[in-house]
Amino acid sequence: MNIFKLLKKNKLFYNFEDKEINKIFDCLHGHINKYSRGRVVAEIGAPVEEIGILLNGAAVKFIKKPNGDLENCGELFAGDMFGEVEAYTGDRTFSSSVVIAEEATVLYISVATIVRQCSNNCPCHQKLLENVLSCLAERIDTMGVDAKYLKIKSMRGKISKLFYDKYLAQGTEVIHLGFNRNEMAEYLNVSRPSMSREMIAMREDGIIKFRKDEIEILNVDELQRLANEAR
Amino acid sequence: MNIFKLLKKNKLFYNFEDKEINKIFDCLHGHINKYSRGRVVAEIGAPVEEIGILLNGAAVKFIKKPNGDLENCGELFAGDMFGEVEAYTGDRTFSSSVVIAEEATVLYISVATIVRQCSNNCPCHQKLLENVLSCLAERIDTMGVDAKYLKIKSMRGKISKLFYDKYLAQGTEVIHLGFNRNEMAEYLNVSRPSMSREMIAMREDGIIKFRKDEIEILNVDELQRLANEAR
DNA sequence: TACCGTTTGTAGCCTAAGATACAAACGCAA
DNA sequence: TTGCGTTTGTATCTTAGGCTACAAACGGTA
Repeated sequence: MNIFKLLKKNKLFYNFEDKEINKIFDCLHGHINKYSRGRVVAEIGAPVEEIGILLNGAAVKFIKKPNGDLENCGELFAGDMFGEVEAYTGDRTFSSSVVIAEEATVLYISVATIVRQCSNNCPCHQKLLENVLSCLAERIDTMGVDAKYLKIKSMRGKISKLFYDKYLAQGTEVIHLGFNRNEMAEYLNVSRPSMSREMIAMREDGIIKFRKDEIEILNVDELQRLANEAR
Repeated sequence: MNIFKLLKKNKLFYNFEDKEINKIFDCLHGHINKYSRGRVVAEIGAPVEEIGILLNGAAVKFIKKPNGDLENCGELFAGDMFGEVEAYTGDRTFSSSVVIAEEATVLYISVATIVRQCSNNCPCHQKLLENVLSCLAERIDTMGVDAKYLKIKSMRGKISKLFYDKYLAQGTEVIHLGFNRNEMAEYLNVSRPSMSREMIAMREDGIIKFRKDEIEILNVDELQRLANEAR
Protein backbone atom coordinates (compact mmCIF):
# COMPACT_ATOMS: atom_id res chain seq x y z
CA MET A 1 0.00 0.00 0.00
CA ASN A 2 1.22 3.40 -1.00
CA ILE A 3 0.65 5.95 1.67
CA PHE A 4 0.94 8.86 -0.71
CA LYS A 5 -1.75 7.56 -2.97
CA LEU A 6 -3.95 6.80 -0.03
CA LEU A 7 -3.57 10.19 1.52
CA LYS A 8 -4.20 11.98 -1.71
CA LYS A 9 -7.55 10.26 -1.82
CA ASN A 10 -8.44 11.92 1.44
CA LYS A 11 -10.07 15.28 0.98
CA LEU A 12 -7.70 16.92 3.42
CA PHE A 13 -4.76 16.23 1.15
CA TYR A 14 -6.36 16.98 -2.14
CA ASN A 15 -3.77 18.48 -4.50
CA PHE A 16 -0.84 17.81 -2.18
CA GLU A 17 2.54 16.93 -3.65
CA ASP A 18 4.37 13.90 -2.32
CA LYS A 19 6.99 16.06 -0.73
CA GLU A 20 4.34 18.11 0.99
CA ILE A 21 2.81 15.01 2.39
CA ASN A 22 6.15 14.20 3.88
CA LYS A 23 6.04 17.48 5.71
CA ILE A 24 2.84 16.45 7.38
CA PHE A 25 4.83 14.34 9.69
CA ASP A 26 6.95 17.09 11.10
CA CYS A 27 4.94 20.26 10.49
CA LEU A 28 1.61 18.83 11.48
CA HIS A 29 2.89 16.41 14.07
CA GLY A 30 1.59 13.57 11.98
CA HIS A 31 2.00 10.07 13.28
CA ILE A 32 0.67 6.68 12.40
CA ASN A 33 -0.72 3.91 14.60
CA LYS A 34 -1.87 0.40 13.84
CA TYR A 35 -4.80 -1.05 15.70
CA SER A 36 -6.54 -4.36 15.84
CA ARG A 37 -10.24 -5.02 16.01
CA GLY A 38 -12.04 -3.75 19.07
CA ARG A 39 -9.63 -1.00 19.88
CA VAL A 40 -11.28 2.27 20.91
CA VAL A 41 -9.53 5.11 19.11
CA ALA A 42 -11.83 7.91 20.18
CA GLU A 43 -13.99 8.10 23.24
CA ILE A 44 -17.07 10.22 23.75
CA GLY A 45 -16.28 13.20 25.89
CA ALA A 46 -12.52 13.00 25.45
CA PRO A 47 -10.90 16.17 24.14
CA VAL A 48 -10.14 16.18 20.43
CA GLU A 49 -6.49 16.94 20.06
CA GLU A 50 -5.97 15.23 16.75
CA ILE A 51 -7.90 14.46 13.64
CA GLY A 52 -7.73 10.80 12.72
CA ILE A 53 -7.61 9.55 9.16
CA LEU A 54 -8.24 5.92 8.42
CA LEU A 55 -5.60 4.74 5.97
CA ASN A 56 -7.01 1.24 5.76
CA GLY A 57 -9.27 -1.10 7.66
CA ALA A 58 -12.65 -0.08 9.00
CA ALA A 59 -14.16 1.44 12.10
CA VAL A 60 -17.56 2.05 13.60
CA LYS A 61 -18.87 5.17 15.30
CA PHE A 62 -21.08 4.97 18.37
CA ILE A 63 -23.07 7.55 20.20
CA LYS A 64 -24.19 7.06 23.74
CA LYS A 65 -27.91 7.11 24.26
CA PRO A 66 -29.18 8.74 27.43
CA ASN A 67 -29.88 5.35 28.94
CA GLY A 68 -26.21 4.54 28.53
CA ASP A 69 -26.55 2.18 25.60
CA LEU A 70 -24.24 2.64 22.68
CA GLU A 71 -25.79 3.04 19.29
CA ASN A 72 -24.05 2.55 15.97
CA CYS A 73 -24.17 5.84 14.16
CA GLY A 74 -21.91 5.35 11.17
CA GLU A 75 -19.00 3.53 9.64
CA LEU A 76 -15.57 4.60 8.54
CA PHE A 77 -13.43 3.15 5.76
CA ALA A 78 -10.10 3.97 4.17
CA GLY A 79 -9.93 7.69 3.49
CA ASP A 80 -12.57 8.60 6.04
CA MET A 81 -11.72 10.62 9.08
CA PHE A 82 -13.01 11.37 12.53
CA GLY A 83 -12.81 14.31 14.89
CA GLU A 84 -12.70 16.89 12.11
CA VAL A 85 -16.01 18.39 13.10
CA GLU A 86 -15.77 18.09 16.87
CA ALA A 87 -12.31 19.67 16.73
CA TYR A 88 -14.03 22.96 16.09
CA THR A 89 -17.37 22.71 17.86
CA GLY A 90 -18.57 23.35 21.37
CA ASP A 91 -16.28 21.96 23.98
CA ARG A 92 -14.03 20.25 21.46
CA THR A 93 -14.70 16.77 22.74
CA PHE A 94 -15.67 13.70 20.77
CA SER A 95 -19.40 13.39 20.35
CA SER A 96 -19.08 9.77 19.29
CA SER A 97 -16.71 6.94 20.08
CA VAL A 98 -14.79 5.30 17.29
CA VAL A 99 -14.03 1.62 17.53
CA ILE A 100 -11.87 -0.30 15.09
CA ALA A 101 -13.88 -2.94 13.27
CA GLU A 102 -11.15 -4.38 11.05
CA GLU A 103 -7.44 -4.07 11.68
CA ALA A 104 -6.65 -0.52 10.72
CA THR A 105 -3.93 2.04 10.26
CA VAL A 106 -4.70 5.54 11.41
CA LEU A 107 -2.85 8.74 10.63
CA TYR A 108 -3.25 11.47 13.19
CA ILE A 109 -2.58 15.12 12.66
CA SER A 110 -2.60 17.65 15.42
CA VAL A 111 -5.56 19.99 15.50
CA ALA A 112 -3.61 22.77 17.13
CA THR A 113 -1.03 22.89 14.37
CA ILE A 114 -3.51 23.05 11.53
CA VAL A 115 -4.37 26.68 12.00
CA ARG A 116 -0.87 27.69 13.00
CA GLN A 117 1.76 28.80 10.56
CA CYS A 118 4.76 26.58 11.16
CA SER A 119 8.28 27.83 11.54
CA ASN A 120 9.28 26.27 8.23
CA ASN A 121 6.77 28.58 6.63
CA CYS A 122 5.73 25.74 4.37
CA PRO A 123 2.79 26.08 2.02
CA CYS A 124 1.25 22.85 3.17
CA HIS A 125 -0.50 24.52 6.06
CA GLN A 126 -2.34 26.83 3.82
CA LYS A 127 -3.37 24.07 1.48
CA LEU A 128 -4.46 21.91 4.33
CA LEU A 129 -6.42 24.75 5.80
CA GLU A 130 -8.23 25.35 2.56
CA ASN A 131 -8.96 21.67 2.34
CA VAL A 132 -10.30 21.49 5.87
CA LEU A 133 -12.54 24.42 5.07
CA SER A 134 -13.73 22.85 1.83
CA CYS A 135 -14.31 19.64 3.60
CA LEU A 136 -16.57 21.21 6.21
CA ALA A 137 -18.29 23.52 3.76
CA GLU A 138 -19.04 20.69 1.39
CA ARG A 139 -20.49 18.70 4.19
CA ILE A 140 -22.86 21.55 4.92
CA ASP A 141 -23.83 21.53 1.29
CA THR A 142 -24.62 17.84 1.11
CA MET A 143 -26.45 17.92 4.39
CA GLY A 144 -28.58 20.69 3.00
CA VAL A 145 -29.41 18.57 -0.02
CA ASP A 146 -30.14 15.50 2.07
CA ALA A 147 -32.47 17.51 4.28
CA LYS A 148 -34.36 18.67 1.22
CA TYR A 149 -35.43 15.13 0.41
CA LEU A 150 -36.47 14.57 3.97
CA LYS A 151 -38.66 17.63 3.99
CA ILE A 152 -40.63 16.69 0.92
CA LYS A 153 -43.80 15.04 2.10
CA SER A 154 -45.09 13.12 -0.87
CA MET A 155 -43.56 9.94 -2.14
CA ARG A 156 -43.70 11.08 -5.73
CA GLY A 157 -42.14 14.38 -4.79
CA LYS A 158 -39.18 12.72 -3.09
CA ILE A 159 -38.57 10.34 -5.94
CA SER A 160 -38.97 13.02 -8.56
CA LYS A 161 -36.61 15.39 -6.83
CA LEU A 162 -34.00 12.69 -6.43
CA PHE A 163 -34.22 11.60 -10.04
CA TYR A 164 -34.32 15.12 -11.32
CA ASP A 165 -31.26 16.08 -9.32
CA LYS A 166 -29.44 13.06 -10.68
CA TYR A 167 -30.57 14.01 -14.14
CA LEU A 168 -29.11 17.48 -13.73
CA ALA A 169 -25.91 16.10 -12.26
CA GLN A 170 -25.40 13.36 -14.82
CA GLY A 171 -26.76 15.27 -17.76
CA THR A 172 -28.44 12.37 -19.52
CA GLU A 173 -31.93 10.97 -19.56
CA VAL A 174 -30.56 7.61 -18.52
CA ILE A 175 -29.33 8.06 -15.00
CA HIS A 176 -27.61 5.73 -12.60
CA LEU A 177 -28.69 5.86 -9.02
CA GLY A 178 -25.69 4.41 -7.32
CA PHE A 179 -27.86 2.62 -4.83
CA ASN A 180 -30.35 -0.20 -4.74
CA ARG A 181 -33.97 0.13 -3.73
CA ASN A 182 -33.25 -0.50 -0.09
CA GLU A 183 -30.58 2.12 0.09
CA MET A 184 -32.63 4.56 -1.87
CA ALA A 185 -35.62 4.03 0.40
CA GLU A 186 -33.43 4.50 3.42
CA TYR A 187 -31.93 7.65 1.99
CA LEU A 188 -35.35 9.10 1.33
CA ASN A 189 -36.49 7.86 4.72
CA VAL A 190 -39.46 5.92 3.39
CA SER A 191 -40.42 2.27 3.26
CA ARG A 192 -39.19 0.31 0.29
CA PRO A 193 -42.54 -1.18 -0.73
CA SER A 194 -44.24 2.19 -0.71
CA MET A 195 -41.44 3.60 -2.78
CA SER A 196 -41.60 0.73 -5.24
CA ARG A 197 -45.33 1.18 -5.51
CA GLU A 198 -44.92 4.82 -6.43
CA MET A 199 -42.10 4.19 -8.87
CA ILE A 200 -44.33 1.78 -10.68
CA ALA A 201 -47.15 4.30 -10.68
CA MET A 202 -44.76 6.78 -12.23
CA ARG A 203 -43.81 4.25 -14.84
CA GLU A 204 -47.47 3.70 -15.63
CA ASP A 205 -47.82 7.44 -16.00
CA GLY A 206 -45.07 7.35 -18.60
CA ILE A 207 -42.66 9.48 -16.61
CA ILE A 208 -39.89 6.98 -16.12
CA LYS A 209 -38.69 3.52 -17.08
CA PHE A 210 -36.29 1.49 -15.05
CA ARG A 211 -34.41 -1.66 -14.44
CA LYS A 212 -32.10 -2.12 -11.49
CA ASP A 213 -30.28 1.07 -10.70
CA GLU A 214 -30.69 2.45 -14.19
CA ILE A 215 -33.51 4.92 -14.57
CA GLU A 216 -34.61 6.33 -17.88
CA ILE A 217 -36.51 9.57 -17.78
CA LEU A 218 -39.19 9.57 -20.44
CA ASN A 219 -40.88 12.84 -19.53
CA VAL A 220 -38.33 15.30 -18.30
CA ASP A 221 -40.77 18.20 -18.16
CA GLU A 222 -43.16 16.35 -15.95
CA LEU A 223 -40.40 15.12 -13.70
CA GLN A 224 -39.11 18.65 -13.40
CA ARG A 225 -42.57 19.90 -12.57
CA LEU A 226 -42.97 17.28 -9.86
CA ALA A 227 -39.52 17.93 -8.46
CA ASN A 228 -40.10 21.64 -8.28
CA GLU A 229 -43.54 21.76 -6.84
CA ALA A 230 -42.56 19.22 -4.21
CA ARG A 231 -42.51 20.71 -0.78
CA MET B 1 -24.50 52.05 16.39
CA ASN B 2 -21.24 50.72 17.67
CA ILE B 3 -19.47 48.69 15.05
CA PHE B 4 -17.28 46.91 17.56
CA LYS B 5 -20.18 45.65 19.58
CA LEU B 6 -21.96 44.60 16.47
CA LEU B 7 -19.05 42.72 15.06
CA LYS B 8 -18.34 40.95 18.28
CA LYS B 9 -21.81 39.54 18.07
CA ASN B 10 -20.89 37.90 14.80
CA LYS B 11 -19.47 34.45 15.26
CA LEU B 12 -16.51 35.25 13.06
CA PHE B 13 -15.28 37.84 15.52
CA TYR B 14 -15.98 36.02 18.71
CA ASN B 15 -13.33 36.93 21.31
CA PHE B 16 -11.77 39.66 19.19
CA GLU B 17 -10.34 42.74 20.88
CA ASP B 18 -11.35 46.13 19.58
CA LYS B 19 -7.90 46.78 18.25
CA GLU B 20 -7.96 43.48 16.42
CA ILE B 21 -11.19 44.40 14.80
CA ASN B 22 -9.52 47.51 13.55
CA LYS B 23 -6.98 45.37 11.82
CA ILE B 24 -9.69 43.66 9.89
CA PHE B 25 -9.86 46.62 7.65
CA ASP B 26 -6.29 46.48 6.48
CA CYS B 27 -5.25 42.85 7.04
CA LEU B 28 -8.45 41.30 5.77
CA HIS B 29 -9.23 43.96 3.22
CA GLY B 30 -12.39 44.77 5.10
CA HIS B 31 -14.68 47.42 3.75
CA ILE B 32 -18.18 48.58 4.42
CA ASN B 33 -21.01 49.42 2.06
CA LYS B 34 -24.47 50.82 2.63
CA TYR B 35 -27.35 49.61 0.51
CA SER B 36 -30.98 50.44 0.16
CA ARG B 37 -33.87 48.09 -0.30
CA GLY B 38 -33.88 45.99 -3.45
CA ARG B 39 -30.15 46.08 -4.00
CA VAL B 40 -28.69 42.72 -5.05
CA VAL B 41 -25.53 42.14 -3.05
CA ALA B 42 -24.82 38.60 -4.20
CA GLU B 43 -25.86 36.96 -7.40
CA ILE B 44 -26.23 33.25 -8.07
CA GLY B 45 -23.30 31.99 -10.06
CA ALA B 46 -21.05 34.96 -9.36
CA PRO B 47 -17.67 34.06 -7.82
CA VAL B 48 -17.44 34.49 -4.08
CA GLU B 49 -14.53 36.76 -3.42
CA GLU B 50 -15.71 38.13 -0.14
CA ILE B 51 -17.76 37.07 2.80
CA GLY B 52 -20.48 39.56 3.62
CA ILE B 53 -21.61 40.34 7.14
CA LEU B 54 -24.82 42.21 7.71
CA LEU B 55 -24.17 44.89 10.31
CA ASN B 56 -27.75 46.07 10.33
CA GLY B 57 -30.86 45.97 8.21
CA ALA B 58 -32.20 42.81 6.65
CA ALA B 59 -31.80 40.79 3.50
CA VAL B 60 -33.44 37.86 1.77
CA LYS B 61 -31.82 34.91 0.07
CA PHE B 62 -33.19 33.47 -3.14
CA ILE B 63 -32.40 30.35 -5.05
CA LYS B 64 -33.27 29.96 -8.67
CA LYS B 65 -35.62 27.14 -9.45
CA PRO B 66 -34.99 25.23 -12.68
CA ASN B 67 -37.92 26.97 -14.31
CA GLY B 68 -36.19 30.26 -13.66
CA ASP B 69 -38.39 31.43 -10.82
CA LEU B 70 -36.74 32.76 -7.73
CA GLU B 71 -37.65 31.20 -4.45
CA ASN B 72 -37.13 32.72 -1.04
CA CYS B 73 -34.83 30.42 0.87
CA GLY B 74 -33.98 32.34 3.97
CA GLU B 75 -33.54 35.68 5.66
CA LEU B 76 -30.57 37.53 7.05
CA PHE B 77 -30.48 39.99 9.91
CA ALA B 78 -27.80 41.92 11.76
CA GLY B 79 -24.91 39.61 12.56
CA ASP B 80 -25.76 37.10 9.87
CA MET B 81 -23.47 36.52 6.96
CA PHE B 82 -23.50 35.20 3.44
CA GLY B 83 -20.98 33.51 1.21
CA GLU B 84 -19.17 31.81 4.05
CA VAL B 85 -20.11 28.34 2.85
CA GLU B 86 -19.90 28.87 -0.88
CA ALA B 87 -16.48 30.43 -0.44
CA TYR B 88 -15.15 26.96 0.16
CA THR B 89 -17.37 24.67 -1.85
CA GLY B 90 -17.43 23.48 -5.41
CA ASP B 91 -16.81 26.22 -7.89
CA ARG B 92 -16.83 28.94 -5.26
CA THR B 93 -19.80 30.75 -6.69
CA PHE B 94 -22.90 31.95 -4.90
CA SER B 95 -25.60 29.32 -4.76
CA SER B 96 -28.20 31.88 -3.79
CA SER B 97 -28.74 35.53 -4.47
CA VAL B 98 -28.92 37.96 -1.60
CA VAL B 99 -31.21 40.95 -1.90
CA ILE B 100 -31.42 43.75 0.64
CA ALA B 101 -34.85 43.88 2.23
CA GLU B 102 -34.33 46.80 4.59
CA GLU B 103 -31.64 49.44 4.25
CA ALA B 104 -28.51 47.69 5.36
CA THR B 105 -24.84 48.05 6.09
CA VAL B 106 -22.59 45.23 4.99
CA LEU B 107 -19.02 44.53 5.99
CA TYR B 108 -17.03 42.52 3.50
CA ILE B 109 -13.87 40.62 4.19
CA SER B 110 -11.78 39.06 1.51
CA VAL B 111 -11.93 35.29 1.29
CA ALA B 112 -8.44 35.00 -0.12
CA THR B 113 -6.87 36.77 2.83
CA ILE B 114 -8.57 34.68 5.48
CA VAL B 115 -6.34 31.68 5.08
CA ARG B 116 -3.22 33.68 4.36
CA GLN B 117 -0.87 34.85 7.01
CA CYS B 118 -0.55 38.60 6.57
CA SER B 119 2.71 40.48 6.46
CA ASN B 120 1.96 42.13 9.79
CA ASN B 121 1.93 38.66 11.28
CA CYS B 122 -1.04 39.68 13.39
CA PRO B 123 -2.87 37.15 15.54
CA CYS B 124 -6.24 38.13 14.16
CA HIS B 125 -5.88 35.82 11.21
CA GLN B 126 -5.51 32.85 13.39
CA LYS B 127 -8.44 33.77 15.56
CA LEU B 128 -10.56 34.46 12.55
CA LEU B 129 -9.58 31.17 11.04
CA GLU B 130 -10.56 29.32 14.15
CA ASN B 131 -13.82 31.15 14.20
CA VAL B 132 -14.56 30.39 10.57
CA LEU B 133 -13.87 26.75 11.30
CA SER B 134 -16.09 26.77 14.39
CA CYS B 135 -18.76 28.49 12.48
CA LEU B 136 -18.84 25.84 9.77
CA ALA B 137 -18.41 22.95 12.17
CA GLU B 138 -21.22 24.16 14.37
CA ARG B 139 -23.46 24.46 11.39
CA ILE B 140 -22.78 20.82 10.58
CA ASP B 141 -23.70 19.97 14.11
CA THR B 142 -27.01 21.78 14.09
CA MET B 143 -27.89 20.46 10.68
CA GLY B 144 -27.29 16.98 12.00
CA VAL B 145 -29.68 17.62 14.85
CA ASP B 146 -32.30 19.16 12.59
CA ALA B 147 -32.11 16.17 10.28
CA LYS B 148 -32.71 13.87 13.22
CA TYR B 149 -36.14 15.33 13.81
CA LEU B 150 -36.98 15.04 10.16
CA LYS B 151 -36.06 11.39 10.10
CA ILE B 152 -38.28 10.38 12.98
CA LYS B 153 -41.50 9.10 11.49
CA SER B 154 -44.02 9.27 14.29
CA MET B 155 -45.53 12.46 15.59
CA ARG B 156 -45.01 11.48 19.18
CA GLY B 157 -41.43 10.56 18.47
CA LYS B 158 -40.65 13.94 16.95
CA ILE B 159 -42.29 15.86 19.76
CA SER B 160 -40.68 13.72 22.43
CA LYS B 161 -37.24 14.03 20.95
CA LEU B 162 -37.58 17.78 20.66
CA PHE B 163 -38.81 18.20 24.21
CA TYR B 164 -36.28 15.80 25.59
CA ASP B 165 -33.43 17.57 23.84
CA LYS B 166 -34.66 20.88 25.22
CA TYR B 167 -34.91 19.28 28.62
CA LEU B 168 -31.31 18.15 28.42
CA ALA B 169 -30.19 21.53 27.16
CA GLN B 170 -32.12 23.61 29.64
CA GLY B 171 -31.76 21.24 32.54
CA THR B 172 -35.17 21.78 34.07
CA GLU B 173 -38.51 20.03 33.82
CA VAL B 174 -40.08 23.29 32.77
CA ILE B 175 -38.71 24.07 29.37
CA HIS B 176 -39.19 26.94 27.01
CA LEU B 177 -39.54 26.16 23.37
CA GLY B 178 -38.59 29.44 21.85
CA PHE B 179 -41.16 29.06 19.15
CA ASN B 180 -44.90 28.99 18.79
CA ARG B 181 -46.94 26.05 17.53
CA ASN B 182 -46.68 27.12 13.94
CA GLU B 183 -42.95 27.46 14.04
CA MET B 184 -42.55 24.24 15.93
CA ALA B 185 -44.72 22.39 13.42
CA GLU B 186 -42.72 23.87 10.59
CA TYR B 187 -39.46 22.91 12.23
CA LEU B 188 -40.60 19.34 12.70
CA ASN B 189 -42.05 19.41 9.19
CA VAL B 190 -45.54 18.37 10.23
CA SER B 191 -48.95 19.98 10.18
CA ARG B 192 -49.86 22.07 13.14
CA PRO B 193 -53.24 20.46 13.88
CA SER B 194 -51.73 16.98 13.85
CA MET B 195 -49.03 18.14 16.17
CA SER B 196 -51.49 19.80 18.52
CA ARG B 197 -53.58 16.67 18.53
CA GLU B 198 -50.63 14.59 19.60
CA MET B 199 -49.44 17.06 22.20
CA ILE B 200 -52.85 16.88 23.77
CA ALA B 201 -52.76 13.08 23.67
CA MET B 202 -49.44 13.24 25.46
CA ARG B 203 -50.95 15.51 28.05
CA GLU B 204 -53.79 13.07 28.55
CA ASP B 205 -51.18 10.37 29.02
CA GLY B 206 -49.67 12.43 31.79
CA ILE B 207 -46.35 12.95 30.06
CA ILE B 208 -46.43 16.70 29.69
CA LYS B 209 -48.35 19.80 30.61
CA PHE B 210 -48.19 23.03 28.69
CA ARG B 211 -49.34 26.53 28.09
CA LYS B 212 -47.99 28.67 25.32
CA ASP B 213 -44.32 28.01 24.77
CA GLU B 214 -43.80 26.69 28.27
CA ILE B 215 -43.75 22.93 28.54
CA GLU B 216 -43.63 21.07 31.81
CA ILE B 217 -42.39 17.53 31.68
CA LEU B 218 -44.30 15.38 34.13
CA ASN B 219 -42.85 12.02 33.21
CA VAL B 220 -39.24 12.40 32.25
CA ASP B 221 -38.60 8.66 32.03
CA GLU B 222 -41.40 8.10 29.60
CA LEU B 223 -40.38 11.09 27.51
CA GLN B 224 -36.84 9.80 27.42
CA ARG B 225 -38.07 6.38 26.36
CA LEU B 226 -40.12 7.86 23.58
CA ALA B 227 -37.30 10.12 22.44
CA ASN B 228 -34.84 7.27 22.35
CA GLU B 229 -36.86 4.64 20.66
CA ALA B 230 -37.96 7.12 18.04
CA ARG B 231 -36.54 6.29 14.68
C1' DT C 1 -28.89 -26.23 -14.71
C1' DA C 2 -30.06 -26.43 -10.36
C1' DC C 3 -29.52 -24.22 -6.10
C1' DC C 4 -29.45 -20.39 -2.91
C1' DG C 5 -29.10 -15.61 -1.43
C1' DT C 6 -30.21 -11.27 -2.62
C1' DT C 7 -32.83 -7.80 -4.72
C1' DT C 8 -37.20 -6.29 -6.63
C1' DG C 9 -42.18 -6.47 -7.43
C1' DT C 10 -47.08 -7.17 -5.63
C1' DA C 11 -51.13 -7.34 -2.61
C1' DG C 12 -54.10 -6.02 1.25
C1' DC C 13 -54.98 -4.05 5.40
C1' DC C 14 -54.87 -0.32 8.64
C1' DT C 15 -53.71 3.69 10.90
C1' DA C 16 -51.28 8.00 11.56
C1' DA C 17 -51.35 12.21 10.04
C1' DG C 18 -52.77 15.67 6.34
C1' DA C 19 -56.26 19.15 5.05
C1' DT C 20 -59.87 22.14 6.08
C1' DA C 21 -62.58 24.76 8.65
C1' DC C 22 -64.26 26.54 12.66
C1' DA C 23 -64.31 27.75 17.62
C1' DA C 24 -62.11 29.27 21.70
C1' DA C 25 -58.59 31.81 24.14
C1' DC C 26 -55.37 35.21 24.48
C1' DG C 27 -53.20 39.83 23.95
C1' DC C 28 -53.20 44.31 22.94
C1' DA C 29 -54.81 48.81 21.74
C1' DA C 30 -58.31 52.06 21.20
C1' DT D 1 -64.77 47.11 27.79
C1' DT D 2 -65.09 46.22 23.34
C1' DG D 3 -63.15 44.83 19.33
C1' DC D 4 -59.60 42.76 16.36
C1' DG D 5 -55.64 40.00 15.17
C1' DT D 6 -53.08 36.31 16.41
C1' DT D 7 -52.28 32.00 18.36
C1' DT D 8 -54.12 27.64 19.94
C1' DG D 9 -57.53 23.92 20.34
C1' DT D 10 -61.04 20.75 18.19
C1' DA D 11 -63.76 17.98 14.92
C1' DT D 12 -64.40 15.45 10.66
C1' DC D 13 -63.10 13.33 6.71
C1' DT D 14 -59.78 11.32 3.57
C1' DT D 15 -55.77 9.29 2.04
C1' DA D 16 -50.96 8.35 1.46
C1' DG D 17 -47.98 5.46 2.85
C1' DG D 18 -46.37 2.08 6.56
C1' DC D 19 -46.14 -2.80 7.52
C1' DT D 20 -46.23 -7.68 6.59
C1' DA D 21 -45.77 -11.33 3.92
C1' DC D 22 -45.22 -13.53 -0.24
C1' DA D 23 -43.90 -14.15 -5.08
C1' DA D 24 -40.96 -13.32 -8.94
C1' DA D 25 -36.56 -12.18 -10.98
C1' DC D 26 -31.81 -11.97 -10.87
C1' DG D 27 -26.94 -13.42 -10.17
C1' DG D 28 -23.46 -15.89 -8.79
C1' DT D 29 -21.47 -20.56 -8.09
C1' DA D 30 -21.09 -25.27 -7.44
